[in-house]
Amino acid sequence: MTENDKLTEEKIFESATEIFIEKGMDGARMKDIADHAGINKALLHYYYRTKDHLFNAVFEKMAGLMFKKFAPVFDERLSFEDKIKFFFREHITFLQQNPRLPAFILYELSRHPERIKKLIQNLDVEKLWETLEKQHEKDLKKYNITKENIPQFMTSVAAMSVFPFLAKPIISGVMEKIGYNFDEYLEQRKSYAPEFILKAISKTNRDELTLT
Amino acid sequence: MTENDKLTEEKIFESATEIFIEKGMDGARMKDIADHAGINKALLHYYYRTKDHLFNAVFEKMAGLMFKKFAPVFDERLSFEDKIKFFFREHITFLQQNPRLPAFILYELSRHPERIKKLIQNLDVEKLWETLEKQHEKDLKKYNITKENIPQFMTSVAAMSVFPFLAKPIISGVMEKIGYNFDEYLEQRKSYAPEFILKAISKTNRDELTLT
DNA sequence: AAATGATTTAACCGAATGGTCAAAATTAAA
DNA sequence: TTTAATTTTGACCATTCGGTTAAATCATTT
Repeated sequence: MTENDKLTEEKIFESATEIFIEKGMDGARMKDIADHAGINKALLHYYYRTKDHLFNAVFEKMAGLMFKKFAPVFDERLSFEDKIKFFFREHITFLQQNPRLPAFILYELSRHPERIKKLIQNLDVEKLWETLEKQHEKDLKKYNITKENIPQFMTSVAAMSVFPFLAKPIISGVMEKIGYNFDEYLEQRKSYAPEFILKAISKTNRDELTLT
Repeated sequence: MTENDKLTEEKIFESATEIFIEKGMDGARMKDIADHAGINKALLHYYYRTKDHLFNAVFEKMAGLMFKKFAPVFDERLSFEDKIKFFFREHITFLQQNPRLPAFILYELSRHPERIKKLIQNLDVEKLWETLEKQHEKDLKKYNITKENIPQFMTSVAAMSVFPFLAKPIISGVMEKIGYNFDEYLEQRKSYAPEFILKAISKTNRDELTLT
């Protein structure tokens, strides 16, 4: 199947995805999307009535894709520790292939927070917690992860994986100055992050044990 | 000094800051900024020639402000552990007062990565590292922070503090569903984050010590 | 108070933008 | 092969946007 065989609607959607992710809703131009898809501007409005419609289609698809990447963690039949390792390896690899996705999603959400509702309306947090608790009761106790501090824990995990992509220009800008390489940094992070997290939540009394 | 006494240039700059942070470069309208400042649109161009000039002024000021907040850590005469605690308390408090700043800065940087150069041109990373090494030689050894893994460490610290603000709509959206409060979450984080970090970098062998 | 320079405004401009529409081209149905 | 339906296009439209200009207002100096 060549580029020409693709259905027009697909071509439009893919072009829109690329342009929107690169320039954002406000920076994207319908003309650019049409040109990128190699079609007439009016065709965009034939398939997707307005810029808003087209944007929403792209945004919901991409946001769904990104959040779905968190899900397998709950399904995989792995030990708690391996799930953490599995998550960082898979998630960072996914983001390496879509490095601008997090900035796009989070920025558009911060501009229009209402959008979050549709994305999480089918998410039953209580149920998810119960499942996790059944599956890893011992680990949760071992690591002292309670219902009360799970938001702290979850956001720390997400932060460790997503932040490098959100701050990529800064990080690679600074690293360039000292001859480091951003891609190597990302590869390292796939193992650094899970070790970091697991150590951070271990019950070990830090003060007693760090006298070298 | 009332609102009317403020110099026009100040009023413009402050209004521009607010509008740009809220809507971004592409979403902001010169008309909105003028209205917000209570002046004629042409005055914007009288003081700042173009939208780009105005934006750059705002962006550089705000980016500088945000990055400066990382600096005191190096100066304060505190133990290594207290510096970490100090940092999170101060930085999160600062971001609580400017919650949209990180998304603004990081998004505009990801759209125009060239901008980073001007921001870090005067930053001597090598020197900074040497200073840190002299000041905390023992701690760096104790926590196994080397020149090689310092990017991993630094980005992890930054991530723990900044990410909650970048992902605020998601976090507070999810937390709302289970009756949690985002502001409480942030207060907690001021102490959760430094403990998390310090435990994560301690040399303790995790496997030996987590049998409860 | 006249003159000078700085500040502010209303009116205007050209380019770009999202969107429409009727006609043309293509495809599917009869 | 005709007819009907669908897809694609070029030309067009109203509005918005960043920016300009000349005149008006205000403050300062002489």
